[in-house]
Amino acid sequence: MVRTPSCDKNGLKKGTWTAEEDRKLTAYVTRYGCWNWRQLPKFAGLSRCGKSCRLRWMNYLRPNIKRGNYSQEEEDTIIKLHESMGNRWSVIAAQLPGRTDNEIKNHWHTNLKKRVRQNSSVSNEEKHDTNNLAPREKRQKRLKQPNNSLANQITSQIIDSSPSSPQPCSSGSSTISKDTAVATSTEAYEETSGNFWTEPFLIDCSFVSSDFLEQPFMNTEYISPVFDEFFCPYGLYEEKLNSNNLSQIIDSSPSSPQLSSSELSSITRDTAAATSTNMAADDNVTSSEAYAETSGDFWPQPFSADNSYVPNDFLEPFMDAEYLSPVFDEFMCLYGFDGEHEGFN
DNA sequence: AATTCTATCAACCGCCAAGTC
DNA sequence: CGACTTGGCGGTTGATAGAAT
Repeated sequence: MVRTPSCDKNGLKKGTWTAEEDRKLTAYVTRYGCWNWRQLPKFAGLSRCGKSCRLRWMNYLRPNIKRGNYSQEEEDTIIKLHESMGNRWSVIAAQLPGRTDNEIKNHWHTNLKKRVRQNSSVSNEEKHDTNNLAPREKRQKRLKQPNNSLANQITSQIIDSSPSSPQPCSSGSSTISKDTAVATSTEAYEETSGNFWTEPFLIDCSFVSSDFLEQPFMNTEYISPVFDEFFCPYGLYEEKLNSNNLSQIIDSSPSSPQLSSSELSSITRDTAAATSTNMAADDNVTSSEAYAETSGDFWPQPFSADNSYVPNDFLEPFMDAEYLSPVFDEFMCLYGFDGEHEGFN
């Protein structure tokens, strides 16, 4: 069931994740967020590609993931949705909180597919079976499909029921096409299941107080040093910085680090993501401001702000200094901290 | 007990869309 | 406009556990 660990040509590890790697990844993501999956392994001290880290987190380590034992209701939902929209696993997964698209896909292929075949006529099966097509053709066919029935209904419900109208993106494009809305199922997931960060604590955890969600985020103890590293040189935080003592820390730090174009690119991408996911409709809010306003959800605020919000059994394994990235220490020192990470040990 | 077969599912791979330069 | 980067998606693989022989 697990792959033998091996390395690719770049020396990056492949195959089964070890418990140690899981701890490192979870520790990092819970504390600093997924600000850039490509860069994340380097900062988290992992010899994995970003894609592998993302997959591991999304499909396995993310809190509140349900595993095994599908209920009858869940299976009926999967069958119904698959009948309607085919192999659009991410859209189906958006309707099943706690289930990942990968897991649903596996469950379909190992259990439900057979059951459906037994219970339905061949013609009905062929209606949505795209197995005779090459992968490229399948995808093209899927993307060209008219926005039919249930898939669109679901997407519409997702958008309509979102707490606030999300801003499309930082590019200023104000229209969200049906195709885009349907295709970007991750957005759908976020809208139905809540924000990537707050979702695990909101769905079934009554321990999140309302004032926690409203409390100001811009406090030095909540801010990722990596976040500072990337944003401060570009002035994105000036307004906020003026209102707290972080500005003093930055002012006294060495010269501002330079960003490569790809790094900056990733920031703007994340900015857009944060904006579209979290920001309340406000045409006067720029993407960077939106990011600043929403970063309380984007960064692991719940853990730093007050650990009592989080179940101890989830947190404890990751609150050990040994899982801190060495790079983290470098940044902490850069901004005037002495390596004592208050609240983390 | 040894071997073969089957089911499971974590993880990889290639492709695509969107955004940036 | 094309090249490039990144995140996300669905298809597929392959190691392993357990069942069957």
